[in-house]
Amino acid sequence: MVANDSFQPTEVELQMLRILWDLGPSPVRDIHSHLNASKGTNYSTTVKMLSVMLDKGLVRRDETVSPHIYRPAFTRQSAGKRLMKDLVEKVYDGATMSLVLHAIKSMKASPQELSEVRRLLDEMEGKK
Amino acid sequence: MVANDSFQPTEVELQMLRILWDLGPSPVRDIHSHLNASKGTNYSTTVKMLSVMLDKGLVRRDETVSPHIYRPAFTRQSAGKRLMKDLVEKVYDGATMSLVLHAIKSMKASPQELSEVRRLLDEMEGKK
DNA sequence: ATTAATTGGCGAAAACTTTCGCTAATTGGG
DNA sequence: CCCAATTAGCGAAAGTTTTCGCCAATTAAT
Repeated sequence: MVANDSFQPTEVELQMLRILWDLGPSPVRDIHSHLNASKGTNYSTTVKMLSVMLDKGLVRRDETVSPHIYRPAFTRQSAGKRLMKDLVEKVYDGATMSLVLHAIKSMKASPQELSEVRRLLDEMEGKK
Repeated sequence: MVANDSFQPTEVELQMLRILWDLGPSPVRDIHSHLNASKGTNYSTTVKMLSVMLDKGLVRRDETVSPHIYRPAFTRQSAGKRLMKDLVEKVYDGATMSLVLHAIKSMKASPQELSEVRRLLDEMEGKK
């Protein structure tokens, strides 16, 4: 049971995290080339963002090697889960189900995907 | 098929929208008393936020009556849908299904709710 | 070694969000 | 009508996020 002050990476921070999730642990240069490609920011900006994110605990840094290597402080999954929880909280007053229904409705799921959801439902009921 | 520049109400804006969704169309005073209750802001702040939100198109205002009446520019549902889409975009690279699975896993759904999801799945397959 | 190129970081500017003081306009009661 | 109370709004302060210029440190090349 951990304290849960809502987790809020900013826009760019999230963009950066996504790059890291896609690339895996990387030096600034690589991260920058992706960020720059998508929004033309300066190298210094990328370095700074990473240092801000390091302060906030959003990324980790390995300084024993050079160039330094950055990695996300958590997985895409756990970030998604926390962000979703916040969203549900803020929009639906905590009613996760509403959200799920909307998600399902708005996606164009393949039959396999649908059956995967179904499988999960069965599993949950089984456990009950 | 409408253009979709990612929709980003800020923290307080969302809080305000939530109040409006809960209350329905309301005058500033009512909105304020709720906002103030939850975070002790000044009346002026509420008025200002609403005018900023009006500029951004997040709320509508009926000026023919007095006090003016504010209403959200869209439903809780559609906001939820857009925010979710953004989230999925930013975190999962568009893979909605991942999100749904996480949502389902992380919620403590009642049997009724689960069967509602199941019903929806059937419906979707039926339509296919 | 000395120089050139790459990498790392500070501090402050620019941009945006959130706050409120103060004033103007509107309303309701006497 | 006039006054008090409520409502609306402007403009600027305070707080955050995002940006970058400039310099220091590290690495690589001659």
